[in-house]
Amino acid sequence: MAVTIHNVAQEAGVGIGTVSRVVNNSPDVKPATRERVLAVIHRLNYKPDPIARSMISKRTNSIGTIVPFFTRPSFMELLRGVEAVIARLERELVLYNVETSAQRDHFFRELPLHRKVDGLLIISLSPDDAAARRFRELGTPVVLIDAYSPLLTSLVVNNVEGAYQAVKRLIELGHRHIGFINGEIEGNFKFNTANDRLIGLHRALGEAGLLFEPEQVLISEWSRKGGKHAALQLLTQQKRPTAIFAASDVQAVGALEAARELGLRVPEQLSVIGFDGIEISELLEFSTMQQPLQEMGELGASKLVELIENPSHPPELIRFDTKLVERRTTSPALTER
Amino acid sequence: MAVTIHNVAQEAGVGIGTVSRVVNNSPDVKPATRERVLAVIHRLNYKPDPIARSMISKRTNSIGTIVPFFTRPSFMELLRGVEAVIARLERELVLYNVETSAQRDHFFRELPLHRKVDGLLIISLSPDDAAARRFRELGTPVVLIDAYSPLLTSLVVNNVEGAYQAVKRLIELGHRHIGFINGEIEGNFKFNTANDRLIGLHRALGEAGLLFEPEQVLISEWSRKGGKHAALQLLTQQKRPTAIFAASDVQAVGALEAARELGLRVPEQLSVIGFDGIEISELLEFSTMQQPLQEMGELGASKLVELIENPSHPPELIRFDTKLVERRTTSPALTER
DNA sequence: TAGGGAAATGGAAACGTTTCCATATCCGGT
DNA sequence: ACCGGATATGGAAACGTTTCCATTTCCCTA
Repeated sequence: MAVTIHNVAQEAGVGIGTVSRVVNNSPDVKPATRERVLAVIHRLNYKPDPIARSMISKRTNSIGTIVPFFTRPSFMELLRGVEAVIARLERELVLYNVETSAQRDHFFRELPLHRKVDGLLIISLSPDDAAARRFRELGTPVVLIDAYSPLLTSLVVNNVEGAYQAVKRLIELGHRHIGFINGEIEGNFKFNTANDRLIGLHRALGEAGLLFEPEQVLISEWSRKGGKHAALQLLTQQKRPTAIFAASDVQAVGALEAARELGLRVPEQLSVIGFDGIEISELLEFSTMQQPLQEMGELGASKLVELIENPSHPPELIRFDTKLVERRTTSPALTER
Repeated sequence: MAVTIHNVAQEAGVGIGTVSRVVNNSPDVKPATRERVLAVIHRLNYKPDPIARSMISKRTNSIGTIVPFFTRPSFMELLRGVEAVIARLERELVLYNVETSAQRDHFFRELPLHRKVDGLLIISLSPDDAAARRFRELGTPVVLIDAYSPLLTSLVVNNVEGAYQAVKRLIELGHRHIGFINGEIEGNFKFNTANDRLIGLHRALGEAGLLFEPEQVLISEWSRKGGKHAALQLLTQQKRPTAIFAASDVQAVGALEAARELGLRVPEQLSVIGFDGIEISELLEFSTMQQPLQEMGELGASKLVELIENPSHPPELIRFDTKLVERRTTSPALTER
């Protein structure tokens, strides 16, 4: 039905080898011949079958991206960067959404054997050592974004420092009781991220000589609802915090909602800082610790393509810094209430 | 390197045909043999190579999704539905993002020949008749979401009715000067959508015996910035509207921003209704004409898979209704100002 | 004009499946 | 015990490329 390399060869009066060489821009085909073949290719509208090509070359020109809950805004920002690079490099983006750790394990296990993608971009999911080793053994190029493994190229944000800076700023503003809404671990999905942000909090507190108050730290879903729920709890306990630092912007949105519901004025009675710097922080004009999400997506995709071209490249660890963006939800603490 | 069907056949002491039959659950293989083969498959951890399979079967188990500006929130909602169905049906999602009409044409032209996906889900992009005919001729299953072609299965939202209802509601509330921020056409991307919403406006106005005021209708980018810009213009002209209907929620957000900037109180001095019903409308608590986005994504994906299984199925046209969700940005017009 | 090395070309083999036809095996009925 | 139809099985051919080796053609030099 469709036109194949044989049709072209016959029509042009050459062998299939020559057609293949023309298609692949091999230098050793005589210009005259090339012309002739190209003319036929054009006339017959011949397109080499990518599947047959993959059969031999073991290359699919596709990049697999494994992402948990891919509709979350911060992942979207990342994906935007990823997509831009992949499209520019004329590759295809195959999306694998993960909602459970069983799914994650399934993808980690099967995708490298599948050969349907040339490499894997893994977002916010840290493979354990066994899994990481397996990727290497099977020769699957992998890049981690917002996740870390010593065996794989990893792009991480300095979460400890980010959290530290955020809390430090709140302390500078005079806040002494700071609530922290952390994200939950979700079957180990976000373990490092959540943990690092907690460490940053500790550090800032310690440095300022403040006591760590366990009752001011709550863990919630990485969602608006989760954030709201946690904030409600934080804000109704007897020692009410004057500031809340949330581990993600969506949680910060929930905190803002909780404040409004309780009739607390922001920032007069409550300061709020989020984490991520997604678009909604701009809309709602709340302060946040911004991550260079799009940039991370872009670099991750680039690094992966490099790795596909040159699989022996050793793993790298690339760190990104966050930046505090202060908007309308942070102000000095009331002297005393 | 990797284990092939031949290895399994040899190891199990059967022919490759038998292994293939076992793998494909063919009924005519003796239970005892099946057991033996399965044991070997398991022991060698044999996985049939999907590419070699595609080579023969012409099936890839992948669904291509063409979507413009895929990070826009309303498309994300759609994609969430699409992804859920595709994952459930154990297929893969390949994403093609479109930013220019040249890209769109490229995908429309090349993807059906490519054979890398079994079918195409096209979002918010209406192929013209020539393109649609071509899909049919080449036998590419296609489903359109939020787009329409008489030749292809199309899932559309009743935009005329939705806009009509929104405007009608504003009129009921006493508004007599209603600004309309429509989306631009973007190289014909959204032609029907934008146009239909304008028609709905006309109808509501006409039915109420109100004059259509061209200076109250502005076209802007489908973005917050675009909406803000347009709203600023509408709200600073001499005959200031008392209500604004925006063709999308992101534009409505921009309008809300503009109002705040101008010191206009919402809803007291200005009512606002958006269109889409994305999450942000809930956060910002503004009224909107809600589309069943996720549901549309789900049904679209299901329909496409059906079509892939049964390519001769004739095109269908499926309509979805919108629903007005009133929140805190709509109120009766001031009697007179 | 002949010779020889380089350049260009042809096409078989290989990639790992599925399909399908030919062959072998089974089993119930006589 | 034998026959015959049904049931199982083996493996060649085919899918559309790329690769690579053998062969042909070209062109320069002596």
